[in-house]
Amino acid sequence: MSSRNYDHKKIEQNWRPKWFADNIYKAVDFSEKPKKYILAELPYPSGPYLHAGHMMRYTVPEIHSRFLRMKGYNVMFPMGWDCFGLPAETFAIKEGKTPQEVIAQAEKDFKVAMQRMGYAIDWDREVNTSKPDYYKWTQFMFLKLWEQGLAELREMPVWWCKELGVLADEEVLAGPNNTKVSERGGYPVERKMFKQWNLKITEYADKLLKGLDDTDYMDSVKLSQTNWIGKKEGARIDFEIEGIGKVPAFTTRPDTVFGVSFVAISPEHPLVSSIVQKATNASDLTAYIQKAATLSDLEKQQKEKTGVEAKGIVVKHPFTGNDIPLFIADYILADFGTGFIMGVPAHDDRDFEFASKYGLPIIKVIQTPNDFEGDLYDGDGEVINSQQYNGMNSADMRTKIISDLEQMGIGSKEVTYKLRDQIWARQRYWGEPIPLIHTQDGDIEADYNLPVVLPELKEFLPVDGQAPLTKVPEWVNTTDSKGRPAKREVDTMPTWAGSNWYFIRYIDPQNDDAFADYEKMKYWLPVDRYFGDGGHTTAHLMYSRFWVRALYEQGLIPTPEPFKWRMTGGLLLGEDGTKMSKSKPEYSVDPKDLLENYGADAARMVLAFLGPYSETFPWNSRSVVACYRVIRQIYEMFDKVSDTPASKTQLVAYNKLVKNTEYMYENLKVNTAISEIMIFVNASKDWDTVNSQVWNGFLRVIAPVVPFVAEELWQETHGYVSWDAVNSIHLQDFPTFDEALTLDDVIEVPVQINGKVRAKLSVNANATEEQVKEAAFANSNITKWLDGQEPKKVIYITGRILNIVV
RNA sequence: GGGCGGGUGGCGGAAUUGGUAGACGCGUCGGACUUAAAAUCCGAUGAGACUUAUACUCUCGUGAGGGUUCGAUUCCCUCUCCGCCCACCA
Repeated sequence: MSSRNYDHKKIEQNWRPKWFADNIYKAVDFSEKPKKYILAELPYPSGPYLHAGHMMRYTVPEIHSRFLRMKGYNVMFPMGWDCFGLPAETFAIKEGKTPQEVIAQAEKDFKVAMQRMGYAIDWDREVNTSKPDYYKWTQFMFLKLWEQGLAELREMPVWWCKELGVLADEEVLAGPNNTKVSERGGYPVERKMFKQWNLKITEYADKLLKGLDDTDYMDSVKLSQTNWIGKKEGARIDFEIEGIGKVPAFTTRPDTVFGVSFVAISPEHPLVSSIVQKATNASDLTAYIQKAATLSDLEKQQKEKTGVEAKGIVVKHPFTGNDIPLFIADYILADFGTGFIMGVPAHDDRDFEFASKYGLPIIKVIQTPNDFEGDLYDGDGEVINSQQYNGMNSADMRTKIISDLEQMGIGSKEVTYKLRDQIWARQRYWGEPIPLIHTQDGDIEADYNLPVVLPELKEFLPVDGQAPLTKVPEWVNTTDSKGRPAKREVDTMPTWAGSNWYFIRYIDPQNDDAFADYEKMKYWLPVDRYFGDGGHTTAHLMYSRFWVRALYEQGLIPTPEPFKWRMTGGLLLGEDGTKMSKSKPEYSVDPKDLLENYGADAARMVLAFLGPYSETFPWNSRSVVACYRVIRQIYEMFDKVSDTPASKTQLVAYNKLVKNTEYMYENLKVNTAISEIMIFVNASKDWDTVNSQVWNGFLRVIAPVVPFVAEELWQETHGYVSWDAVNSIHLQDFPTFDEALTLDDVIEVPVQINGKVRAKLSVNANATEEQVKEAAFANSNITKWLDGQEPKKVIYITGRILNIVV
């Protein structure tokens, strides 16, 4: 038994207040040390307490940040609260309180939980996105974008519910008799045109694509950004609709234009109304358009493709001059390309499906490969049935026809993107007010008197589909720059707003004159490592990059790319391997129990040990016991510390430990770093004494993982009688190692014959190739297997393996 | 449908990037301690064969099949299953 007992509560209560009172994890502006900005996505307090998923997301990045501090970096590891938006609002509704009330409480509780976990956070930099001194700058930045014409009021089709306002596609369900109802409350929902603020991120599509080259994101992250932008090169081809005019179609395959057997237009296309007027079957068309308006995007794609021909409308093929039928079809998306397509059934599967259904001609214009079966071919090949282009390769024709189209003035080279502009308005209460004013002339003015403070409301739910702020006349009614009565914008910003730039506010959180000092931003940006949720790898990352780039171009931020590097964390599953969720609390891990029964160090250790950071894996309640046990064994090791010189075995074990853990902490393989610690602890059981220098280094190796225990033992080892921050183990250097001492004196070299291990030799670590071969051929099992045969070849990989080929 | 990951013991996962597959941990089995249990500590533990048994030794083994190589969990091809994200994107 150890003379000291591991009492996690006592230790934690002893050191925690000292660390945070002296802010030992302070990130120093303009320090001469090289900086490392380590960022983990800030939580949104949507529940009463930090949950196990949060702990998963923060523990490994935090261990990494501690390691870097011990390697001599000036580390910033900040934390804040993303408070605006639906999660907090929903939480407030559930609690029967206002968002302000639940946020104030959750912020406190979350902070306490993080401090209990011992997270090495510089709390002087804490931010809360819903505080006026923060969102003042969110509003400021928005106005900067608005000044540049990047924010625009735009009319667009939305799901509209009288009770709830605008709803997202997934919030709308099918009701009885082809009606639509809201997911929450079951209120009737209709499709309606609605004016909303949009941010023109699409203007930055190319820059955001190219900007990826300046980052070291993991390939999977870069790829998801690239796919989200979805750059497509193709052509615009104009089709003449008689009596209406030229309508452009976008296609990536202009080489198939001679295969066009119909054209189709989205029911939401602006020209549809004039088409209906001119058509001879207007009532059929109107009925179809109305029906299409009630379908959600999901329903449209699940059902068979449909459309109605606009009879009496003449469309001429731009090359052949033939008449081609025009359809209104809801598989044509209004917001991709031009909302109008040329139908080439022979070479596009969607057009094929549509043409088959309506008996339209399928004109083959590209020769299919010999071994190809079927009517639909979307590859390249020899061009046929295409007049002067016959015989060309379709890939060459694409280039040729684009220049021909340009000469003829009926088309051009065109690039299109999948990326959509961002809807920047919610008809909700709990968000940043958009700091704009509508004048009585219908103009829009900025309100530079920031912050435009969100009024405190007891009743904050939308009523009659109106944004809640509409009901606060004393807030809405204001005056414009000329002193005339005017009205404030009542929509608020979406959840993305605050999280677009929170990492910049950490740099200078108290600044009243700017969102952050430019020189400080120059010192800290870009973020060196950004850890976060897989679900945020596309949208959040993209929007934040856009926001920063747009402000960079105005000279307000020194770097075009906010994040140098990005890694996605996995999820913690329940013990039975199922996803943890609120509906299945029996499988979830209660952080309070964990901290109470095993302490922060064991909790940290087990969360980092169960698996690699980027993977999803199940919780194991036995593993936390194992980690707790290791900590106790470390205490027992302390009893053996003496000045007795370390044995060679001990020195090798120690130097290996330092070497391996250094590599693993650096490369975020904390699960295996903990294995190395366990190996060392196990080995120490065979030693009568542990040399004090070795012990000293060992404590510094474990400090990033188990900060409380490490501090306790470090302070006791050094006999410090009173607390002084400079003596904290967490401000010491990570130990160094001696490469020569990472090797054992005697190593085992396996000997293979034709790739199969037939013997294992114990040889001196610095044995020469000749000595190893000699030993191998002297081995009885080897001679037995060789059976007198002459080796054809002998391959020796130094210190690793000897392979004899016969 | 598209994209991205992944498939290794009973389980979570290792494998220095082409060099002894299964580190470390859980579980299981055996032992110590205990009146007993829990806790703790020590040992064994991929499957199979040979052997009375141990040791020795051998065979098979990283989703399936094939290939490259002295040597493949790792590289290449075909197939298959699972997870995540996006999804009528012209």
